[in-house]
Amino acid sequence: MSTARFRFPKSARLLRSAEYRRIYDGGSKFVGPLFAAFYLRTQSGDPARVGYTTPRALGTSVERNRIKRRLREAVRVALPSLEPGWAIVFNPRRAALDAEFSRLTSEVQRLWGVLRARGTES
RNA sequence: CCCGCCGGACAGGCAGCCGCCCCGAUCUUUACCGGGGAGGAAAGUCCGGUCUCCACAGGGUGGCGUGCCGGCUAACAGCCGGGGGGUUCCGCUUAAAGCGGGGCUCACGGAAAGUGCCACAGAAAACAUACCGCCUGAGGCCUUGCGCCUCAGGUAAGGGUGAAAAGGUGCGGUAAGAGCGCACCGCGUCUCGAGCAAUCGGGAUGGCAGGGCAAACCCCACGUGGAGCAAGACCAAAUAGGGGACGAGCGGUGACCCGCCGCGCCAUAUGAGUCCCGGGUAGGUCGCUAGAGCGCCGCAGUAAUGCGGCGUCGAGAUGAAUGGCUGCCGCCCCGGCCCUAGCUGGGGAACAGAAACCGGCUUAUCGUCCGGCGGGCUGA
RNA sequence: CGGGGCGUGGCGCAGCCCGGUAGCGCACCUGCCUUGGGCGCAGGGGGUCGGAGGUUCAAAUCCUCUCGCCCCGA
Repeated sequence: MSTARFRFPKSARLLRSAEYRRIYDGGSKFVGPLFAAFYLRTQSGDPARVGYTTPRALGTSVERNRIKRRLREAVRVALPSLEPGWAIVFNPRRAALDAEFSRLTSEVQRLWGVLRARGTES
């Protein structure tokens, strides 16, 4: 397995407030115990793009950063098995702060499964 | 050795794999290599500055801030040193006071510039006051006494109220009293000495002016323009406006009618299209990290701090990097193996994340170590 | 980065400016009324005034620090 498949450059991230707005308005919602996720099918040629939002209600800046970094690492490892063309925004819950890392990755895989099912029916 | 208070330092270390942000080299297509990557509080945003833009002749007033004295500093509400007050401890001494030393602590200018407030209680709460008392005199009453009642006056010793009642203690004095007189203490004024000063010490003198609150209004002295890196500078789409230039199609009409083609004419309304100019949004670039910098040494100073020399470069993001998973060693706690040493099993490691940059303050913080002060126990 | 507001019985609020008694409504408890309940009437209990320190004789109130929540502007 090539190391390049595990990278997580800026081209794979959402960097504009307008992009978040579009996904919230036109996307669908996935709900899990550790996070909620909004996803939207974009141009199928584009690479998959991911964003995270950690509002103040989640805790202090240290806790918010920790939640985002753990979730980002879980997504990074799972990124090669995600089909291109999806844009996803994660809304983590406070439970993601000290949940087992393996639970985070399995939750991400569960979301990937939902996306694969939606991709084949459309 | 243990406990408490105060001050200071540190904030586990070394590797492996996979990632993220910035810089540089190779390459210029993927990629790959090297270097760097959170804190003592980065926090709260309570102060002060650097920097940027706006405003601005000078002065005054107002507002706001500061407030014992001296020093440090770019500046400060910070720091250092000193003075004074409060509180506590130790030693000496005493009738009580007092003297000396140490710790902690204080928003510590002015109450004889003016205004205001001081509940309840109390006679009276601020140009003081006579309620109960005490004393003197006059009158009256009888149960004749160190008596009682009334009136006139003297009095701040005593009682009582209060947070606070016009110096305190003692002696003298007096009808009873009173700084009325005296001694000591306190206070005011004058003066001498020490100190840059706050202030301290001594002497003379006045029988004593005067309640508290200015974190009530206020007065005095000093300081103070406003906003903030989303400051500010530059580049600049798409769309819709603004200014200007070029510009001619469509349309209408006419030669018998209709269709098509061509041509002529008409007038200015609509005004396509192209180009230029200007403002400016999205977006981008700069500001943006070498600075009152950090480390060591020397000198000056009680210290804060300053000066000099040498060395060194240690984040710069913008949906916002500094992470994930492991191993070994070290630290702390609990348990086991014969006590110690040692071995071994399990658990724990805080508060917290840069956003232009510095100097402070305040708050949060598992523990370990160092220094100072105080207390307790034990041993020599 | 800058500015503003609010924490007072279980709930919603006065009192704070100008310091001395913490009050109002709903809710709660007891009694009366009623066959019983509700309504009504009478009486009653309950508050570290977000926390700490200070000023003062005295602090919910004044001052300083601090915690939490909410709302604006660029």
